Amino acid sequence: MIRTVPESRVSILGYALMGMMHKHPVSGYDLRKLFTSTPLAYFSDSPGAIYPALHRLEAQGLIRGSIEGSRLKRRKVFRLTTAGNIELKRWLRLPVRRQDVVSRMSELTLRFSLMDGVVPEIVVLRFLTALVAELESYVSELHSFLQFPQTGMPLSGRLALESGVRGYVAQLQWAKDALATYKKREGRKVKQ
Amino acid sequence: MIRTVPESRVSILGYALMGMMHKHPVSGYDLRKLFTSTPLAYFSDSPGAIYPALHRLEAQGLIRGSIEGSRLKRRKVFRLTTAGNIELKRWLRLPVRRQDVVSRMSELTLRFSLMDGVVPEIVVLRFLTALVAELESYVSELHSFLQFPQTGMPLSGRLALESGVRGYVAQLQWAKDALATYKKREGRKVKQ
DNA sequence: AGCGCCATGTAATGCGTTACATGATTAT
DNA sequence: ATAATCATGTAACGCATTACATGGCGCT
Repeated sequence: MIRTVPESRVSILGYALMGMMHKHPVSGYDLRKLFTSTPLAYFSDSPGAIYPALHRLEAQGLIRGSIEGSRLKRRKVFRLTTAGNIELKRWLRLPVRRQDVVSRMSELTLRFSLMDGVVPEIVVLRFLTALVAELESYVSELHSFLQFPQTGMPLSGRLALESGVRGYVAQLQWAKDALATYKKREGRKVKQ
Repeated sequence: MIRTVPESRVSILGYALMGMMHKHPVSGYDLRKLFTSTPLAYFSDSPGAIYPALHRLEAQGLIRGSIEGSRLKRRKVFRLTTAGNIELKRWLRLPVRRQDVVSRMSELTLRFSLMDGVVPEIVVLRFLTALVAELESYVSELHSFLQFPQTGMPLSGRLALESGVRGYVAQLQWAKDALATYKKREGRKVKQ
């Protein structure tokens, strides 16, 4: 009956919130609006998700909220603490593993989207390079899986599988292009 | 303090399990293996997810389990009840709405993958046609969102957004091809 | 005699969803 | 004046995750 210590993890939503307050302090309402207005809205904009998440992060000492505005019409803006800054960077620099590509691709995309200006460009380049490698290997595995005659598999099932493969192929092509874009930017910087 | 009646919903995992036992009765272990071995494994293969889900479905009267095997080394196989069959078909025939495309695309793919042999082909064709229409409209909205200069948006954020758009473009192309495949099959059937 | 697989479960925990509530401010 | 928006919250609920546990079977 020995149970491991919870060690207070941060949820994906938590990291998303932390990433969004890295440059400027933001309120819960600001964050909700960002989730509704941008199409990257993979997160819910419901207050029942965001406010508790902010309170959890504050209780963990990763962010700190301060009330702004004239006592009524209060607005609580949050900013990262030093510990929060360290934790955000640690998460952004985590290696890209095969299993992340297979079942947590959206988390990888989120991590990438928050990197700019938070970690040095070399880290972004390393991330994209590893992502391309893992995606290439996984796509080739999926292709060989599709190769087999798939006896007994219904047409719609086979097609759905193909849909997944195409999604990964698109991600791979995107990652290659993104890598090229970043390398071009690096080049420009060196010249300056 | 009036709270709406829970009306006992079925989770996505529940529908996936029901879809997988439509043709043949299966055990919980069979289902776990399917999740580990096929790359459509968007679901967890953990027993803590599957067995409780099966028990919930049974409690709702949608599936029925019967013990097979010589009293030890028991194996409990589940099959759909009449109510379960109706509920599965009802779910499969649900309309394709814009908001499903935006934030529940994986559920749509799951529904499609389970359709073959469960609902008539005309329903599959209608599903794909609606999916193509919704995806086309959403992709064009995303493109116009990307058009704007996006002042202040960091490079990685912009690129991540593009990654999402590319994913949707790939899904759209896939849906068109799948539609063509199904129409071809229809054609062959008529000729026979 | 021990390892790995077959097969089914349970308990604690965390967190997202849905649905409520409250009060201020701005627009019509 | 009243509707919409700003702004922040809480409570019930369901379900996935993680980490346990149990026992049989087959191979070496």
